[in-house]
Amino acid sequence: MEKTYQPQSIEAPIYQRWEENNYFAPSGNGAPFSIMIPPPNVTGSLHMGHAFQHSIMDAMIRRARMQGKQTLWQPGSDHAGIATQMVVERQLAAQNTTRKELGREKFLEKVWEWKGQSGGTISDQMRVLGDSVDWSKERFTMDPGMSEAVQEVFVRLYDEGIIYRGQRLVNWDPKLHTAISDLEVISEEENGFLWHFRYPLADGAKTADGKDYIVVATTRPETMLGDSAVAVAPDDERYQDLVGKEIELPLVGRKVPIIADDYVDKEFGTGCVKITPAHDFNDYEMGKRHDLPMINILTDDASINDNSPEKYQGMDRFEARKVIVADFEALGLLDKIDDHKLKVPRSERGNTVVEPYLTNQWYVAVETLAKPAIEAVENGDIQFVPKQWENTYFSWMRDLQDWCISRQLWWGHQIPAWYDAQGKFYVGKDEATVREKYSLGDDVELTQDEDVLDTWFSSALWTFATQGWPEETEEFKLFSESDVLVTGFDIIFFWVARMIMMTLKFTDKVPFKTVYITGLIRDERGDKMSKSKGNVIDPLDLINGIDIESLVQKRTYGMMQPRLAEKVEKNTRSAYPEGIQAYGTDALRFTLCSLASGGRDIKFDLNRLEGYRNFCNKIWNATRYVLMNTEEKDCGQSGSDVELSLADRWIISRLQQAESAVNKAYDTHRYDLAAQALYEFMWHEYCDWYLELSKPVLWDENATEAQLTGTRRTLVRVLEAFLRLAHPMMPFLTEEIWHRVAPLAGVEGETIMLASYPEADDSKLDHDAENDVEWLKGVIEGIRNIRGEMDIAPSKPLNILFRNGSEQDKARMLANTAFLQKLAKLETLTWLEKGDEAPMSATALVGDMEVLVPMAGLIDKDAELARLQKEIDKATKDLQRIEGKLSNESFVAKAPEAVVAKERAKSDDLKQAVAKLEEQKVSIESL
RNA sequence: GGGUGUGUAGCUCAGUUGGGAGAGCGUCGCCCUUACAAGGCGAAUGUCGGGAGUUCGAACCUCUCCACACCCA
Repeated sequence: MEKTYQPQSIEAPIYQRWEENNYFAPSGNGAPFSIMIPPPNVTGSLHMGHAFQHSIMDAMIRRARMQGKQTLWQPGSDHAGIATQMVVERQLAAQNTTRKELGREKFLEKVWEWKGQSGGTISDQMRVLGDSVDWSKERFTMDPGMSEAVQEVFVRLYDEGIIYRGQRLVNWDPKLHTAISDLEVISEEENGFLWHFRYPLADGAKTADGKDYIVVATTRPETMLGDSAVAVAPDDERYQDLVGKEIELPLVGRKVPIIADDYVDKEFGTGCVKITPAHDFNDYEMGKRHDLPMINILTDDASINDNSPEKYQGMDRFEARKVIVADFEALGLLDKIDDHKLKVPRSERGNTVVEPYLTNQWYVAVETLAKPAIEAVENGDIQFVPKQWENTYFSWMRDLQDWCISRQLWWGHQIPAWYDAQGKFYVGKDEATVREKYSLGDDVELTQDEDVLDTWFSSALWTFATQGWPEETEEFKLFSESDVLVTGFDIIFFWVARMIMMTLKFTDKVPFKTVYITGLIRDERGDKMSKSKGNVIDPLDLINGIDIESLVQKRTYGMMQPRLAEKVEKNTRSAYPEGIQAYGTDALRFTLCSLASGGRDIKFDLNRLEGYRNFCNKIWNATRYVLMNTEEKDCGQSGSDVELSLADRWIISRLQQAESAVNKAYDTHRYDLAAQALYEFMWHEYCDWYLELSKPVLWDENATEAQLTGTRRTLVRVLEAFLRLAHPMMPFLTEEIWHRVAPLAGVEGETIMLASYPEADDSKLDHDAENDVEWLKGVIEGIRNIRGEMDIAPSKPLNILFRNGSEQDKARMLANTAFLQKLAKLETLTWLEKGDEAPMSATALVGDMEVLVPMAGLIDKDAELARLQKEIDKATKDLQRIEGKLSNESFVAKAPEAVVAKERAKSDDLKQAVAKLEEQKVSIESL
């Protein structure tokens, strides 16, 4: 074996072997266990969040597989309508053409081409990450099977009246020319203005204070072209007399009524609100209540259309805004302009300001779907982890708007609806079916709806459509009700909720029993990783390493603004002056698992990764030690006699506890605790203590063959079990090592992937051994503490005396002399009987027993006094606190007996300790 | 404005039904001891955001205030 752990050389060949041997496919006939991957955007690449989720999913899947379940981890990708179409359109723009120029068919060919080109990136990344997905089952949301399921669902929902077509106000992206759902709109506060316009009252009407106009305030002046009312609060005295009268709309010349509506806030602005039903969601509602005309003043590009005075027609909305404000001013009707912070709705894709726009779209009426979806979570059929997220889910589900599912795009599932020449539409799987279903003769010309469905409409069917639905296939029965969904909280609404609704509706099953919500990975400063900030880390760069120049280039590539690129470069160079080292997949995966504590935000810290890379190296080197001492020697595989040492019995007992801690952590989805338990056991018990304790046995010339075999057997068996225990989180390293270790432990198998997952065996717990080793560690640590504090070189052998010990102490000393000599580097150990003289010594306490390190020639008097004082202070402080408790009558009377007894015992121990330390201090002082 | 979450060692975070404040990284000291310097041994470090309450006892439960983050309107 190499002297240090070199991940690069072991990982790729191992994955290839796993894949070639088809270990990832479901096998056996255990209970089914499945996870459906949240399908990533097919033309994208995996980021840290994916790496995080995949690490957890793979850990779950690998453990389940090792537990003998029939496991399926279903891979696949999503066609990501808008995102993908935008990428390809950008490519076309670079070639000076557009999708319209190409035409729909040619354009789609281009998209498929691009998909073929970039689609492999993600699967390559997944292989590097070690994902044990069943590649033979890989699906794409535009696969024929998926498309069929999408059509089926659409038609059935339409036939049931759940899908309908209607004219509604939608969020319109004027650049992409498509409707988008509420969820795709990001509203953030921006600096803007509140313009106050004077609207002259018609027919000589006057306000209460004698003015011939009223003032309305608006953040979007251009919409005034479509005003169809002015509203005031019904109980607003200022305007009560004006309700029912009219104003004359400036620039337009239309007379519009003044109406009263509860929606109006008297306190905001002037208390008068202009109402533009066709261009504002609130106004739209009010328009419906008051039966106001809906005057659309925009085109698809958000320019002013023909419904407006000629002067403004064809102007862009923002240009029109300027002109209209200027015109108001010229008319003396601009009352004032205030600075104003407002939420500006922007499209998630492309950042364009979104317009509420009146169009015909397809909708899903979600009410009937939502009810069972809420119940499934209420009654526990589906559980969120952490549970907190159920509230988020409920609050959204209980206030659900109908879902606009049509998109004016070309890339996606084209809507299975056909129009005749009169614009009447018919819904069915394909044209022939439609003709038959609606008895339409060949003379009726039909054209299919141009629009496509929202991407989330198809991904909502993911768990069952990937398993062959609507056919009742074997896979469908086994796996479509998956065990866990692992995803981020940002798509609870987009995806999780919609999957639950659709799956319940069409299969009567839940899509998953548990939703495990991960935190969001942020950079080391806590900022969200984003391309524009240039703080994105590619998980592959952590695995393979990257030099600083390549990293800078990668982060600044394709940035629109040179100024940003400069900043990104500067930050990158200061954060990673030397680039990033290659840490390997296992270290990354283990790190990510160790961060999965259920928190919302996770700051990713390279130091943490380095620490776990070192852990991998520790395992590697511990293995080297074990192999050196066991290979080609009898390790008890064939049943020869063995005698177990105290250390052997102890580490076996500790292993059981580690196994139960890890299993419990998995069962409660606490991957951080599982990682911690593995780390703690391997490093601080197996390496720090057990390996050291094995040396005195293995190096003892007088050891019997049974003793040697016993220790060798324990060395390999415990290591082998640990490898299986750790495998789901660090698959490559454990596989690599396991092939050398397993035969020595008498375990056979082609791969650790299919070996059994360790379960604790309580019969192997050994409390006596644990107590004995605790004692042993106490003595060794006491001596080491004196060495450390007194600057006695570790190489200097010591002569130790034990005083005031019990019979049990004496027995333990005699039984463990070899261990003590080796681990504390001792020359002699002397047991003092009562009355025996002891030289002046530094003292460590182990229970009542004193461990004495003679000072002569080694220890300075003052130094020992200082050390003693420190110990005394510490013990005294503890003692005071406990005495305080015990002297409190209520505590003694009301606290449980066991608690009181425990405190009493502690108090006694501390009193004794302080007394002994004081005694020791006095005798040293008297020197 | 409504809601959710977070605040524990210099940093990143654990803390399981309320009962002795922990880990990793970093820091300091000593050591290349035949697995490992990506290491070993030892040490230091906390008003558990502030305040109040419940309780014999609060990092943990209740209230309140402060700071930060996110979601919704």
